[in-house]
Amino acid sequence: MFKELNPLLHSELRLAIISTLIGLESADFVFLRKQTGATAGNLSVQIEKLNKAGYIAVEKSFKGKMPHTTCMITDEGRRAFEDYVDAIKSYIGS
Amino acid sequence: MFKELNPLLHSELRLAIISTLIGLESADFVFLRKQTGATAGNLSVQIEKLNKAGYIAVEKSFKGKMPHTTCMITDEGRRAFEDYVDAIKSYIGS
DNA sequence: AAATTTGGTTTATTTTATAAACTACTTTAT
DNA sequence: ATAAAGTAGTTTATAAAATAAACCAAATTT
Repeated sequence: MFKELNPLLHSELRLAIISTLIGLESADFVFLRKQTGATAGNLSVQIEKLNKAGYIAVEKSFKGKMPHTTCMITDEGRRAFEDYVDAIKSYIGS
Repeated sequence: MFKELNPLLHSELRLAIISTLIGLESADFVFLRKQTGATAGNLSVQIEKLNKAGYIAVEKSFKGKMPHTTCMITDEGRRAFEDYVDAIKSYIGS
């Protein structure tokens, strides 16, 4: 009847991150912050969770002397998102 | 860009409850338990939250001497659900 | 009549989300 | 040159949520 909602994706901010990344080659911390409207702390934590789960790849470098974090969705992340979309539809019936 | 997800509905169990009730005249505790697969305690708590928010109406009676809880979605609940569906679509793009 | 089941509620615990505080460095104004 | 403010984050503390476990009252089964 109702499909299970992957709790890692069933979070407003993490869903927004993945949803943003799915349409893009990659996105950096600042861009994600603007897109999602999240605070830096919250974004940092949620990026870390998605990274740990293998749903996104995170690359930390320096742009000049400033830190720079780039995120990219992985194939696993893409699959998980597709599954989530499928699951949530069992609730909203679309 | 991304619409806000009403936190009261952005909960697997509460969403399942509302989603069930939206298609029905009413449903009782036992039925909701079966549909959602939730534990009684969890269901009890989440029904109470939806009730408090005005999203569902709850009627407690006795069937013989056994307690019997009936739930019905309210107009407010219906509207909130529609808004939620609309909002979640901004993430899943359907 | 003891044990189990039914239909719940209440309370306690764990998990999660979020905010606040902090670090490290850079840029701007004085 | 130095203080103040801004950027790009991370870490830690707190609040809120979900969930499980314990419980209650009545009914049913053994």
